[in-house]
Amino acid sequence: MNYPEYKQPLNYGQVGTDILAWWKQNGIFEKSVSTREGQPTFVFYEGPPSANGAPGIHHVMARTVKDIFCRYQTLLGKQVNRKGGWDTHGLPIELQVEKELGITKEDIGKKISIEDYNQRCRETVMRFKAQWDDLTEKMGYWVDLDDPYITFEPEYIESCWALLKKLYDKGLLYKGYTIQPYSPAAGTGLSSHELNQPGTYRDVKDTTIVAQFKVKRDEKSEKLFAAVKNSLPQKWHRLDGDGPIPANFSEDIVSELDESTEVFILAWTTTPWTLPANTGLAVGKNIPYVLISTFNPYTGKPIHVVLAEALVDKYFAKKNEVTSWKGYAFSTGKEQPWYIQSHFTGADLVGIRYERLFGQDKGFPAFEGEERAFRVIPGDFVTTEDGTGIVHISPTFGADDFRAAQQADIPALIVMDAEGKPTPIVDRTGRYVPQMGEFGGRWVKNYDGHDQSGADYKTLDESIAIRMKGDGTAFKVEKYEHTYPHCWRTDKPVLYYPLDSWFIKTTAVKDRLIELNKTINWQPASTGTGRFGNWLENLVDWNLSRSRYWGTPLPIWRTQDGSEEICIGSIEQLVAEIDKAVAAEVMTYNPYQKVDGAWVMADNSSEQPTAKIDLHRPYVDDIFLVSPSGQPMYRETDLIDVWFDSGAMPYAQWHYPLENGTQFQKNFPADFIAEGVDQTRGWFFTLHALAVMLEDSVAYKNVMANGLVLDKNGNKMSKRLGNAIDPFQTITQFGPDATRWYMIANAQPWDNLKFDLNGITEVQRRFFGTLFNTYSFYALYANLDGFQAREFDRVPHAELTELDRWILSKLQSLILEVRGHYDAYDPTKAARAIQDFVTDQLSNWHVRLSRRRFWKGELTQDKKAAYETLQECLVVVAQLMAPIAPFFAEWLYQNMTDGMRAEAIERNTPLAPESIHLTLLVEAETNRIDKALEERMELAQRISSLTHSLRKKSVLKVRQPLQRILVPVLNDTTREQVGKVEDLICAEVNVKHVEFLDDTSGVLVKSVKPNFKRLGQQYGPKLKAVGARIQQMTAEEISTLEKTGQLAVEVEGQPITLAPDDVEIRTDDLPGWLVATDGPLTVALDVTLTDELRQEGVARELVNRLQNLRKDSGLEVQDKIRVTLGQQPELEAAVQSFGDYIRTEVQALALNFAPEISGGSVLEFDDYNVPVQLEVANS
RNA sequence: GGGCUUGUAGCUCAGGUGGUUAGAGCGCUACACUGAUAAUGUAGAGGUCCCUGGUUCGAGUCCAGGCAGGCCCA
Repeated sequence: MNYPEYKQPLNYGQVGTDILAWWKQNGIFEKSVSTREGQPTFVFYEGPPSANGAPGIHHVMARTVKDIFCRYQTLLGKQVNRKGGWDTHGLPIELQVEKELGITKEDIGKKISIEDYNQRCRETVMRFKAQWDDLTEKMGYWVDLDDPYITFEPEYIESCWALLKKLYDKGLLYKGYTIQPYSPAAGTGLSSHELNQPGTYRDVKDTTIVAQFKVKRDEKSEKLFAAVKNSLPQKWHRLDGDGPIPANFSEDIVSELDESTEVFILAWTTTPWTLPANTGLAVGKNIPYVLISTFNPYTGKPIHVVLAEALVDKYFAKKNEVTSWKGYAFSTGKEQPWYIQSHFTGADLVGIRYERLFGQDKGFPAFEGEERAFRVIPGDFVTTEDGTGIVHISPTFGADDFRAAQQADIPALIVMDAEGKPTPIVDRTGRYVPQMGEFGGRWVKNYDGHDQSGADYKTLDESIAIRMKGDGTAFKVEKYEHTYPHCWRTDKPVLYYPLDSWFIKTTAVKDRLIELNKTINWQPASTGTGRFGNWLENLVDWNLSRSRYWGTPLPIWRTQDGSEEICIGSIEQLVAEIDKAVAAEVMTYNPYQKVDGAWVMADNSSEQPTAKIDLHRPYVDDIFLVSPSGQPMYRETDLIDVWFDSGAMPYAQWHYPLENGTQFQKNFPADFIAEGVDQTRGWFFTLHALAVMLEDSVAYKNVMANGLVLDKNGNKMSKRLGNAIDPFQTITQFGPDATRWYMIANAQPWDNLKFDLNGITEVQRRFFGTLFNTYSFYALYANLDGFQAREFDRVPHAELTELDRWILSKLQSLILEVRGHYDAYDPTKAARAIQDFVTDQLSNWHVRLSRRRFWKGELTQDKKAAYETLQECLVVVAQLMAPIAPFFAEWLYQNMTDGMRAEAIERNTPLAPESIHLTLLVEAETNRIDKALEERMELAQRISSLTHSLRKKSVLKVRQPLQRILVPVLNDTTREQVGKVEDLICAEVNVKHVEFLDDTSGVLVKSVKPNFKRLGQQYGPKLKAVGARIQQMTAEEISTLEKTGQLAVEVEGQPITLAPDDVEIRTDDLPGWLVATDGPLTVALDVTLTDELRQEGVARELVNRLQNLRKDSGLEVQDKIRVTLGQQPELEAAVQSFGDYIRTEVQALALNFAPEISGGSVLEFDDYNVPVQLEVANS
């Protein structure tokens, strides 16, 4: 037996297991790399997963995508190294450890030492590695698990240090500050995780102020002033006439309005204590604003204020709106008349300058940045939900504020403390600095627990409000209840406060980042231009600092005053610096030593140290260095962002730049990476940023950002909801191939996938089932014939039948198409194309129509050609599908080609490799593509389909032969095309002839359909009338148009001339015939039955029933039989005429009638009940 | 709140540059076909192409504004 045969159904899970074992045993993955030695490389980077949790089904998705393109490139002959990796640092691991130990960050250093804590993290982080490795293998993801990079290893950390030093030397690493949640009472920053603890957000009642910022009159702001001034004559002068003159409304006011108009911008804050730190105002560029004239409620002074139009109602009662001031008395108070002067958008306001609210003149500190500050800037966070639609910006006390200010080059209000160091106006304990004039030294909030019960007690916010009312800079002061975060430890309100951080100055290379990003092929493209591109456009410096324990330490040591510092770039350098420190007696001994060429941990004893060097905390914290001036230097206690770890993998995975320079050069940049779209601002960014800064290059040329895997209802999968899919169980049950195929074929990888196990079942049945059946069919008959395909003994292409040349033409087209899709990183379209080919073209047309060729007789050239054609299709399909379904493709390849291997190896042909994954992907032979042939086969398919439809209408079973079908043809080409596939059509629909009807027959009824596309361009608005006219065309008119090539008609009184292209002419009726149409194609069926046709029908029924009987009796395909039938005249007549046919079909040596049949079955069909006896007649 | 993305049959998805009657598979119903077939064929039922407005002779498609889901960031 040349080709293995299988019981059905095939166990796909077992195929996966078997092939996996075979791969391992024969080192196929290693060979897929080593046999490509010296070939061009395809560089792939593995985005390191974290093994502190069990892998989920979405990991199968992401890794399938990665695997597909690596395997594909291998098939193209490239060498694809895939070094695995593990991401091991970071907050999730710390949190998990804390949860398990039942401790909080507070307890670190108290209940547990940093050393023990980090040891625990180290153990935890790889806890699920075995499960990950298992899944990796079982799903068929080929990646090198034996030599992965691990981010906590000292070599890896050392590489990160070396890179940081490079950035430091380029001046791209600096210490600055960022606004973070801060608890003054606890004296510590809070992580977003701590802020998300339940109970931190509480309702509090605060004093809020709508402040007035006085606009400076200059070119920018002139439009505001102009708006006031221009309207004066109409609106603001006193109207003569009736009524007494209001007491406050005097000529003075008119003149004041005219001469010294004051325009204010209104901004609301719930934290009045930040107002003295205000340096900017933010507006929404597209938000509409208005300028309103009114009076200050506390001073009664006439003012003009700017606020968002949508919020006017909030501050100005409709009943107080006026069109003139006649009859009003003006005084202080809430009910002030008002009037809208004019309208602006935020964009009009940007750039306007205003006066500092608490200036030096009022006893507040001088401010150097005055020139650049106090401007209106755009802010994307501005809304008209509350406040005034204008946001007060204090860059030292708000994250949005800080960011917007930085982008608009607005400085923060900074003063100098007692030591001459810059500080915000609030110190770290939560009090105003002494320089703050009358408020100096006051608590921003009650952080020290002082007594607030006195009747005269005023909070700082209240004091500020009082001062502003007096200054005429408060527009509205009120208590307001809102939610505000509190420190979970001290219960005191959190401050958003500038805290020291180390930054990488990514903004310095922003343009280059953007420029190089444009050279990256993003899949989907929108992620690159949109999500990633916009992120780059709004780039801020990369905050590297993390106040944590388990991570890569920042390798910077500083003197106490920060005047001297050093950035360490290697262990070697660190050890040398420690030696200096020991010499200077800053340290007592050097804890890092080199023994036998390896770095180890040493203590101060005489014992030989053995433990591998550890660069984590707490060890590095205990290292003190000495500055050139002899001062001790202390390590900056921060760790670095874990995203730096993963972004550094192109370098650190090789321990570059400390060694392996050529290795690195060979593998940089990556040709391809893929991760979930959630990595856009994570790994995708850090890779890109580091590559641009360090190498002035992209880090990857092609990148796919895949979407999420949701449950079948579109909900996120989670263990808590119980809707998570177990990847192991899925793979065991359905096999890795169907799982992978489903994920790729069902939706584009970058769309979210609604994961439904029923979908895998369908893929299994429809695609793998059909492919398996096609193989089984081939194996069954090839084995019966003892046929073994050979590479050098094939029926020449020119001698193949239409059907064979057709499927081979389709196959070449498929190769082109699938390669194109893989090349374009579009695996979904590749999978769908393969699937359509296998089910629709190969199985359901070529094999179905070819079956008779396999059944009959000897191994003729036609039969051989049939085998060879099918064999070629199956092998090529196996190759094309191999990247997506690697196990099944291997199975199919080996079954199809193992018998050819010896000769292939001997002659070194493409089939020589033992595994499909070591082969080279076939190139399409375009000279075998015959488009005309593909077209006429489609005609055959459509005509057959129409004929089936007609049979159905006439209730004529396919087994009943019919004389002919008629096909009207309007041109010679169609006639010729259909003529060539006539035999196929006849066989498929069981008719004797296809006859053509041409125009001259005169029986065709034609109809005409307007070609709207063409007519629309030509006639535009008149199209409807023209279309209607065309649909009314008579047979004569159609004929005229066809014969003369034009037709003059009249539409709405206008003469127009129609050309043949303006319409689509087709035949859709044949009077007296049963017809069916499909677009321009029409088929008529001759339903006349002759005696002979009837007899043949009976004969075919008989064959069918006998075949069924054979099958039911469990006979093998090759068994011969003897048949005896009960006597019936009509049957005998049929057997008389078609005896040979019947005998051949059912492989009967004898077919006789007998009056009495005993012990047999009864064949039932049509009106017959035929007793039958069937015996095996084997020798 | 911002950026990106998705919305077409019960379900999963196709529908270059606008063209009038919107498709496929699955599922459902009926009938057929079958010595490879958990396959296949034919027919039927099933649609507010998320909504509103606009551009146009004509919009699932283009524009604007919404709604809903998702991701990331605040």
